[in-house]
Amino acid sequence: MVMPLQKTATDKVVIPVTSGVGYAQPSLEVLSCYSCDIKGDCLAEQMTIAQDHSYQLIKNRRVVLRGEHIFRASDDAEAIYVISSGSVKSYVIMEDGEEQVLSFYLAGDVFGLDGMGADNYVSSTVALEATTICKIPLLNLSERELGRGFLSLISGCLIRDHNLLLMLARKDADGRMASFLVNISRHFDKLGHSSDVFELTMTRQDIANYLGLAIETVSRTLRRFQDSGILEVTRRRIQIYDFECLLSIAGTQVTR
Amino acid sequence: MVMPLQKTATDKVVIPVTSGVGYAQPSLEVLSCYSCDIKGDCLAEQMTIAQDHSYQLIKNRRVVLRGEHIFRASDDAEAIYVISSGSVKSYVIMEDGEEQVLSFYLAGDVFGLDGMGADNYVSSTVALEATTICKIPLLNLSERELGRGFLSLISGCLIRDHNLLLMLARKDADGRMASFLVNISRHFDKLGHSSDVFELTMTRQDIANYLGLAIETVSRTLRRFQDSGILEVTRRRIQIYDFECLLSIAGTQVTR
DNA sequence: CGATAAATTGAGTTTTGTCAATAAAGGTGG
DNA sequence: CCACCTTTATTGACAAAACTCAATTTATCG
Repeated sequence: MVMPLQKTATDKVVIPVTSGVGYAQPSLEVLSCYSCDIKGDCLAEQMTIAQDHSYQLIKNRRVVLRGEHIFRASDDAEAIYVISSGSVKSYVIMEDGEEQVLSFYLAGDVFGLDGMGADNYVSSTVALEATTICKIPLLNLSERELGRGFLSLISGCLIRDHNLLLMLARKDADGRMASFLVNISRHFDKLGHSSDVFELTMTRQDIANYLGLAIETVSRTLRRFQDSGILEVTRRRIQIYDFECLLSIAGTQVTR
Repeated sequence: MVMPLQKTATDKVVIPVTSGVGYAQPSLEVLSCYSCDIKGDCLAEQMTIAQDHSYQLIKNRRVVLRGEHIFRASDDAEAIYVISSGSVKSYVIMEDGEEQVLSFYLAGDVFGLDGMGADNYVSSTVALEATTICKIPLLNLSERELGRGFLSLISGCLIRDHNLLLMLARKDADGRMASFLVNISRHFDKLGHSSDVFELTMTRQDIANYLGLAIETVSRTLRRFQDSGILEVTRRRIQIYDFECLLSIAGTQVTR
């Protein structure tokens, strides 16, 4: 069950009662920067000072229990988080219902950046043990001159990388090749160019390296696609006949 | 050969003479936003407006030829770039001398973000064809209140993701498992905890999913490490005996 | 037009995944 | 506190996917 931070609590954060745990209930005093695992090198602290010249941050600390979510994909992206102690994992659920772990975060790590500049997160994060987190509201960031544009640019880069991770971790040669072609095709489409006929600018070696495959596998996979009538390949020139089929081979993508 | 932008050119950018190419030499007029592939949705434009309320950006346009580098790892990270037309690849060179492609960027894409907030880039980028790029100086960003801290946080996240990509694209089960353990161990070390004895907080299933392996392969790999005397594993408890060996199995990491 | 680089194709091997069975740990309720 | 059940982890046998090595063809560039 999600436990959202109280919107009204700008000065105080209500710490959820953690019934069934043998430890003493942590007080607000305990949840100050002094009890933090990250001594001296806390980015959250730096950012907060930079923004407000105050330590308002420490009022946004909170304990989450094992299995509890910090946020879920599609939640309003109102903050990024720093881990004070404990650990969390971030993941996405793909259309086949399967989960893909994107990262594990430990004390000192910052997470939730993929929601910056956008309305909601694309990944979910859940605590792997009793974990203390610091919330850094995004309002302070996005309302500055730097603007949402830059933040959404960055989160876009992160999402792009996450797509790549997803591809390399879960897809076979066919899926990787199809994803690669779909992405390029879509990109050209967005630019107003032809999305079914285009020239690749990179060598097979580069493609293979990028996709984590052997160069021979790239060749063979393209050949098989051609034999199936999905596309035609003449050296670097690609002519796509069945984009839908390519899409289904490619499988899930992380999108906003 | 690297062709750095003239440091003195704040108002004009000297476009390198591209000998040996049959095309007419592009003039500064041609290199305005009006000739750009990305109509209406240019992040560089947005950022420049947000920063200076002017279109100074268009003076930082430049053509790079196929095979020419925009920047190399360890170059001073003084800017990020937007592609106006053409394509580039970004890559890192690993300690074995092998290249790992991290990404291909097409018109409209932004690259070079892994250098933000730090002194130099960690990846290199090279043009795959004749390509026009817009340079966005980082001075404007890093000298604002938001500060270097935030920028280096972001580039750190990107580098982290690139390490993961590198792992999934090039490493076998042993390499992935070793990398995973090395990272966790180093993290604990940084926090002042024990780096050779620790408790994993995630399930084998999560580890397998994250590393793009089957859960059985994770089990077997840990067992083999134990049989080799590298470590001892008791359920989630890890005791590392030979960190150096683990490091050599893990192979290259992208670091700052 | 020759030399070099890029790409294709085939044969055999290795790695990793899948299926299935078993063991151990942790949590729940009597 | 113990027995039971569920979850998590280990281990073996076999199959499939992808890699390596090697040979050949096709482009590209000077």
